[in-house]
Amino acid sequence: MASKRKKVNFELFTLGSSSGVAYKNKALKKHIVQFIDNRGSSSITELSKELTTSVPKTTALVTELIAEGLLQDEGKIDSTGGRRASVFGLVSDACFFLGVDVKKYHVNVGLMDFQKRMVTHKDKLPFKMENTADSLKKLIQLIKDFISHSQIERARILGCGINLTGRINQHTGHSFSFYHFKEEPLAEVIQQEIGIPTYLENDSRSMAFGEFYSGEVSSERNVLFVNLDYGIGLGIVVDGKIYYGRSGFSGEFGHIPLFDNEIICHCGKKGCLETEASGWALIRKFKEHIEKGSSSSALKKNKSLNDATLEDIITAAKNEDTLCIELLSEIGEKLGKGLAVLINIFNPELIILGGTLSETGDYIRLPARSVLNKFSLSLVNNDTSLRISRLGERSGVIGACLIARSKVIYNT
Amino acid sequence: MASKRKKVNFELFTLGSSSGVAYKNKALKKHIVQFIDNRGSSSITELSKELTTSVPKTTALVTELIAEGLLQDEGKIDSTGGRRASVFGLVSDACFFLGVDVKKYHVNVGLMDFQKRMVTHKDKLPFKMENTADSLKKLIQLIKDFISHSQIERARILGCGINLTGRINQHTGHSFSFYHFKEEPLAEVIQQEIGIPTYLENDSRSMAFGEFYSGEVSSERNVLFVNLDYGIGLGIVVDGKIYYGRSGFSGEFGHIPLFDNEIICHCGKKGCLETEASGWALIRKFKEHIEKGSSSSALKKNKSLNDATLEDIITAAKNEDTLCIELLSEIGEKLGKGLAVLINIFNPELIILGGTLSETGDYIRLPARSVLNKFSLSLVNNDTSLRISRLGERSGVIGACLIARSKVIYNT
DNA sequence: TCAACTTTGTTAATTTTTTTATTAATTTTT
DNA sequence: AAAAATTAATAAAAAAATTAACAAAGTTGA
Repeated sequence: MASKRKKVNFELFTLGSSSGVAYKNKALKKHIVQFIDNRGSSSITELSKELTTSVPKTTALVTELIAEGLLQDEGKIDSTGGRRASVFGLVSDACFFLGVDVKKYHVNVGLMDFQKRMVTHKDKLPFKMENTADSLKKLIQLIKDFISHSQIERARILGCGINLTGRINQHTGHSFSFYHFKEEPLAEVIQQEIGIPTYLENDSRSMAFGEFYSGEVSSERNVLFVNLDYGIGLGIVVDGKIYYGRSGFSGEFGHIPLFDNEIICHCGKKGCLETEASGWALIRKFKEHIEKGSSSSALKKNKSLNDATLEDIITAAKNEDTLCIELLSEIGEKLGKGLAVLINIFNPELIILGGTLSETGDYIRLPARSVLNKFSLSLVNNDTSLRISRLGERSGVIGACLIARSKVIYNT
Repeated sequence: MASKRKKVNFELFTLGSSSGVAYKNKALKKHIVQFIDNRGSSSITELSKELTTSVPKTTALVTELIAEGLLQDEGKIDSTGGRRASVFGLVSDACFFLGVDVKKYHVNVGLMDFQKRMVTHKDKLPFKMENTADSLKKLIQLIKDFISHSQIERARILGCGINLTGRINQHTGHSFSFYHFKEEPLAEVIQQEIGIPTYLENDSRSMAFGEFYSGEVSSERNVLFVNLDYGIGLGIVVDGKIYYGRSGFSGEFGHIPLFDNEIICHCGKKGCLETEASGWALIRKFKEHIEKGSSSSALKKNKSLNDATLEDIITAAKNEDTLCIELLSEIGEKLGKGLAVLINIFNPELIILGGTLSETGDYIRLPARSVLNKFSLSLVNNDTSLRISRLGERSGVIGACLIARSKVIYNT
């Protein structure tokens, strides 16, 4: 079906640093696409105001965009007190964006259309993330397979976003924690293989972006996303844009020195937030309690204590297992102290709790909120709402798609 | 002299939300001024590239800007391999910006010209900041006097920036901690009195902005400014812009819960960074040591221990007083732990230590750096340089001027 | 030293865009 | 229910901007 459609002209998205009338028109058309992306279908009059360009000129630009297959006439809106205006919107299947969310034990892949709608979605594809060339090869094959099964012609897929844990320099496309075998940026390597412009991103930042730009029109401009998994990540959105810092290593929230304990963190230091408030800490605490003689439904009969996973504990808590709920509450309290730090510094509109651990919802959120109020200035924390991720497991893929999409549409 | 100059046309800076050719030309001219402000004197060809507008059109715009008194021909630059180009720069005395830095026991006032140069500067004008209507009245009078003594006609002063401690909403112009007597924003009240558009700002943020935009061309885009005084403030510059947060209460760095002590902070909570690493903590520690029998040159013979000020201790340290140097080192170490938190979260290019306490230079900086390295990820802290403020006491006034200036020129 | 080449700036012709006027489609008012 | 008012879209006229051609000013190299 899609292959039968007429060709779409994407020159718009690759405007060089030329000049002249042709260049200006391209820039104006790009502006139109961006405006409609942000504000939804728009009339000629609205566009004309936004571009500060006359109505006849705007009409001409929109006509060209329709001919190029990017825009479509969506009929007339209700009158605002006079002749009804035609509105124009993005053609949903004009182009697509691929998102790949690489987790420790599986991969989620998805495809998003021009209108930000997910069209295909494969959850939990079996994959084991190991820092080997072979693992990378398998990942690339997996992406290729997804593309060919998607039935969408490759030329219409304008970008691919990939999430990895660890330290990523989004700008250069380097991954430092995983698959760092050559000098050449990993993004470049994958791009060569799949034939689609590829953008790497840290998983927490990508999830933050996904949560921020999806769903309802987000009036919030400053949002923090806390990724609660085995470790603790932080995605920072400032004024609607992802914050990277000097070399893209921002958001090492899990390793702020907040406690006076003697537990050695993965990073080699003591007292990190992660030693008390992460999934990793949860499992440690769980084991300690079981060894002291506590019982819990999270202990499966055919599994040894050492093999207990985060999922086991989360499932048990959802089934009202007392020990697990208590431990989650403890984790939430410790986390709350960390969130208080963030609130005092950022005065954000919203903090979203995401990642695997956030599936426990209020078991972790309520203790966190209560401790957070205790440790941050009330004038500041009054402004901040703390909520559980709405996208859940999907925030990663959605974020990856959205990052690729905004790279292409906005060049940011 | 200045009064003899021909009239300058400022319409540019007040472009309404109109449309049409006239409006577009205004916007283009504003863009020219902004570009020259950022990149220095420029040629027609450079401007033409930046605006993506033809050379004849650009020539016409520049000619108009010269006629309006904002731009001037600055002669020809060295050839780049052909005919030499004329360059155009900002007319330094076209307009001015006022900066007022209100401290606890004095006020600094200054005037900056169109080219970011300070033309008049009055340091440490006697003033006591008290939360009374009378104090506010005196402050306004002080500003009025400064203006009339400056010999600059009021119409050429396009903006006034005022720094206050405490919680400020820059956007609405409200001050919540001081002079909050009516519903009407304080900025509005002062503006009515002095007859110049007025912008309020939190002192730490203003100092951050001053430090960021003055001096050398700042290649750093993400900078943190730590204001070490009796309290601890934080100014955050993200991508060259001040970060405010939801309601302008960002940067409450002094009140992050970092220590497990029993000291009650001004904010009512325990364990705040400010209880261990501020000027206020320094004085407390100093008193404790003296009471235990230590001696120090900071103790003036005609002053009781209770009247010891931050300045006394700083001066003593500069004169190599052992106790004071030791205490500063202790303060520096505690501060370092706080800075480690910031570095892990922000991965900034630069952290600047400013405010009164920073006058002690390496006595506080070196211990801070050493502890900071211990508590933050080395991959991240390698990127960050920690330096003492170069502007010192003046960063406040310069920041206030620059904020007023960028409000007018950039409407930000 | 002078021709060939570069870059800047100006003028005139051409193209593009905006304005203004007019027609069309709805709602509001009388 | 018809006229007046309001908003949208189109066509023709007027204005503005770009392009292209050329002159001016400087560099480079034989």
